[in-house]
Order: sequence, then structure tokens, then C-alpha cells
Amino acid sequence: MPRTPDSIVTALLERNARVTAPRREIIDCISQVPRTFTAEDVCGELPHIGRATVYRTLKILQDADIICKVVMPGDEMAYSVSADLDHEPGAANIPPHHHHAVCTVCTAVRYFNAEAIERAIKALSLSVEGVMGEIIDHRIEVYDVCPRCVATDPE
Amino acid sequence: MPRTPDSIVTALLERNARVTAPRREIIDCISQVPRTFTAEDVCGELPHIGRATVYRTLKILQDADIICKVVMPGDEMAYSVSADLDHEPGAANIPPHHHHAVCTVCTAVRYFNAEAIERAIKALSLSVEGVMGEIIDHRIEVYDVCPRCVATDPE
DNA sequence: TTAGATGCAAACGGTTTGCAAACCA
DNA sequence: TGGTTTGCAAACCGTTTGCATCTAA
Repeated sequence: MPRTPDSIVTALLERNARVTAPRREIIDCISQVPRTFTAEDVCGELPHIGRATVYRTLKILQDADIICKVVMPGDEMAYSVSADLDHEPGAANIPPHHHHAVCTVCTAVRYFNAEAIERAIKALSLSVEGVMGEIIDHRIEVYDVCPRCVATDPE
Repeated sequence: MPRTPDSIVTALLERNARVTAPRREIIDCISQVPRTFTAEDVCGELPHIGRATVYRTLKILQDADIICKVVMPGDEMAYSVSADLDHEPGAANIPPHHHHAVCTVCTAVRYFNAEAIERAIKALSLSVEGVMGEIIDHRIEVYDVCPRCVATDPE
């Protein structure tokens, strides 16, 4: 379930942040595509909005877990609109633990959380004797060619 | 098996890169500690070496898989000296697939490659129906408190 | 009405580049 | 000796900040 502009506006209001015209435009801009983007991308799309406003707005959205950073194949960072998982039953306001699959062709990001991987990482602390200490957190990025790009690409 | 300055020098020579005095100093500097570092850190430690030289040398070392980038807990990138796995039997010149465990206290990086995790990620493409396409690569960062810091820290 | 948000321009920090001098193989 | 590498300084690029103006609540 992708983020709709409305759900983002609601999330902003819940955090007592004002919903201004520039913010609405930025929200519409980034929720139109499932691909990763940078602050500079948004500035390019919305040249009439001040750079500072774009950067400040993206920071707010990141703090609100509406967008998050993903590591791209070349080690650069980019933003991605988070999946709309916030209102799932039982999740309260804690953003659920998740990982990213990034398409190496179109940069579309999909979210997943595989129990098997979580279990394997927990088991790590035991298996690699003396190497791993107390595991606190982890980050996983999977790079793939997404189903749509697999279907499109001739080879 | 951590990287020794000598093994790094050898790796440079193999790539037909000259081993100059500044490069030696940089190599000694970064192989002295197991912690992550930035270009700026090296510039701070070796102020008599030009910034450009530091940046250029680190880029060469990265291209040679002697150092690599790791994602820190706050999403920033930092360098880490790679484990000296290049000359393992059968590995030829292909740098072996590995992942990072980063200590959230002292930033010490350790390397691991758990088969269980690799298998779990391969299984992903089947388990999350229609979400994952052709998996090309992946990146895992585990954040922990390393054994040494666990032993040191009072709580 | 007013705390909060905007836009501009300037400052900032990290990184890259051009080029003459210095150096390693 | 000749092709690399260095160091400096300037350029560059993405990001942040100060401040006067504007605006959503």
C-alpha cells in the first residue's frame, strides 16, 4: 500500500506541522513516482520553490518516517517514500522494521520484512563465535531487477 | 585477519600504482585502528599531506577493494579497511562477498558472511510473491556492541 | 493574531580539478 | 628520464543558516 498525498498530509497534521502550499506541492511530487529521489531532484521538478524549503521539508518528512534513506548500488544515498504501514493494527506509532528492495534499472523501491532473514541475523551472534557482540539493529538492502523491468527488458 | 600495511603496499604494486611517501603514511594511518574513518579524519591525522592527495589515495584504495564504505547508524558513510581475504584459496582476484558488523560504541568493523542469511535472501524472491524480481546483489549492515565494548562498559 | 514557514542570499563543509613542481620506477 | 603523483588554490556541489517577509491555524 503506497503512500497517498492525503495520508502524508494527515501524518504532518498529527505532528503539528503546518500544511502549506509548498509542502503540498512537494508531497504531491514525491508520491507520484515509486522511484528514489534526491533533494536536488525535487528542486529540479519544483524550481519555483526555494531550495531551503525543499531541504527543510524533506527533513521533516524523514523525521516523520514518511520518507527514508536507502543506499543505492553505487553507495550513494537517496530518499524513498515509505510504505504506509504506520496504521497497521498493533503497530501504534512505532514505524515497523522493514528493508528495501531497490530495482537497479528503474530504482523502484519495494518494502519487505522476511522472518527468515531476521532469524538468521539473530542466530549470527551465536554462530560466528566471538565476532559479534550484542546485536542492536541491522539494515538490509536487496538490489534486483523489479518484476516490471524484467517483463519490459528484451533480455 | 586484518590488513597489514605490507599487504596493502603489495596490492598497490600489483595494480601498477606507485608507492610514494604520502601513500605509505596514509596506509599506516588507516591500518593502525580497526575503526571506521573518513577522508577528513585522515586529513586531520596527517595535516602535512595535501587534502587532494588523501582523497585521491582513498579512492585508489577503494577501487582496489582495500578499503570499502560502510553505512553508519546515522545513515552517513564511512570507510573501513577490508579484511585481508583476497588471497584465500580459490578466491583468485574476486573480492569475496561479505558484510559488516559495526560497533555502535567504538565503530570497530568486523566482517562476516553467514550462509544462513545468503540462503534466506535467495529464498526471498520466491516467498514475497511478485514483489522481488531478479535478485542481483545485496548489502547487510549489522549494528552491535562489539565483544570488547560489552566487556568494558559497566552496564 | 502569532508562532511557524518561506525565500533569498550568503556561508558552509566535504570533494574535485587544473596546473606547475616534485618524485618514484 | 618520463610518466606519476603531489600540493596548492580555486572551483564545485549539495546542504545549512540568518533574516526579513509572509501565512496557516
